[in-house]
Amino acid sequence: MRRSITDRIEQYIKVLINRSDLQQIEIQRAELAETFSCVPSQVTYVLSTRFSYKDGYITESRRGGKGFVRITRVKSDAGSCSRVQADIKDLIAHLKEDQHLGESEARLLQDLLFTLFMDLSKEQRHLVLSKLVEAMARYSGLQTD
Amino acid sequence: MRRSITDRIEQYIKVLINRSDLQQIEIQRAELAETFSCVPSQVTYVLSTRFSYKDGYITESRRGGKGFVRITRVKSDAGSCSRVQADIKDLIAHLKEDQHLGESEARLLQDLLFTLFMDLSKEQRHLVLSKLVEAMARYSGLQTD
DNA sequence: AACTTAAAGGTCAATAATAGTCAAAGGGGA
DNA sequence: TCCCCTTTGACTATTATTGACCTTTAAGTT
Repeated sequence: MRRSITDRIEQYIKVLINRSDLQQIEIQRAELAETFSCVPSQVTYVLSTRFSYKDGYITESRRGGKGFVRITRVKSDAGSCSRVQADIKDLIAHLKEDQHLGESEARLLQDLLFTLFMDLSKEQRHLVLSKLVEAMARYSGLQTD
Repeated sequence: MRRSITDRIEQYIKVLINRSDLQQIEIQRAELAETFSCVPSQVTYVLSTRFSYKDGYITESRRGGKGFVRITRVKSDAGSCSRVQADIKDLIAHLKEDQHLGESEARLLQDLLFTLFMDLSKEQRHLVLSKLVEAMARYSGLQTD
C-alpha cells in the first residue's frame, strides 16, 4: 500500500511536533519540499488540508530571507489545568495583598485568565504563565518606585 | 528559532530595553551593525519594521559626532495601535463603563494583558483574544443577572 | 564668527530569498 | 468512467539584505 507524498509529509510534520517542547515547529517550505522531492506548493497543500485550525493546528509564516512556516498544535489538556489555575490564584492573591486589586476585580481577572488558558496546550500555558509573572513583577516594580 | 539578522538584532535590542530602568536605551547604529556584521542601514530597517510607534516604541536620533539612536518603549496608553491591543482596550473600556473595574484596576489589567500578549504569535493572539471576549461576555452576563 | 572636516545617521532603490495563489493536469478507486 | 484528491508550475506577494549617495551635527581651524 503506497502512500502519497502528502501523507508522508503529514506524518513527518506530526513526528516533529511530537518531539517538540512547545507543540510547535518551524520549517522552511522549500527545504521540506526538497526533502520529499516535490514542489514547494505541495507543502502548502499539505498544510491547508491536514493542518488547518479545524484539525487543531495553527499555521503562520513569513516570506523573504530566512522565511519560515510555523505550525502549532493547539489542544487543550484538562489534566494540566488545575496546576496552572493554582498558579494563577497565587498571583491574584499577591496582587490583592499589594492592594492593586479589590475583591471583585480580582475575581474578574481570575475568571478571565482561567478562560484564557483553557484552549492552550500545557506547554503553551506554562510559557504564557511565565510571561504573566514577568509582567506582574514589572508592574509591581513600577508601582513601588 | 530566530534566524535572520533582523530577528537577532530585534531580540538584542529588546533584551537591552528590558534590562534598562527607564524602558529606554541608546545605541550607535554603526557599532551595532559591526556587532552583527551587517551594513548600518540594516539597523535602520530593524528600527522601522520592529520598533515603530505602532509597535509601541519611539525612536529618536542624532547625526554627527557622538550621534546616537534612542529607542523608548512607550506606555500602553500612549497609543499602541496594533489590532489586538486596540481590541483589548475596547474590552477594558467596556468593563469600566459597566462599573466592573475602576481606573487603576483597568490600567493594571491592560498592562498585564499587553505584556502577556507580547510573546505570542499573531495567530495565538487572536485565539486567546477570542477566549477573552467570551470570558468577558460570560462575566457581564453573570453580573447583570 | 565663519569655515572646514570628520563623524555620525537617513533614504531609497535594486536584488535576493522566501512563501502564497490558483488553475490545470494527473491518477487511482468506487 | 467519473469523481475527488493529489501533483505541478507559472505567476504573485512579502520580507530581508546591501550599497551608493544624502543630510545633519560636533569639533577643530583660521
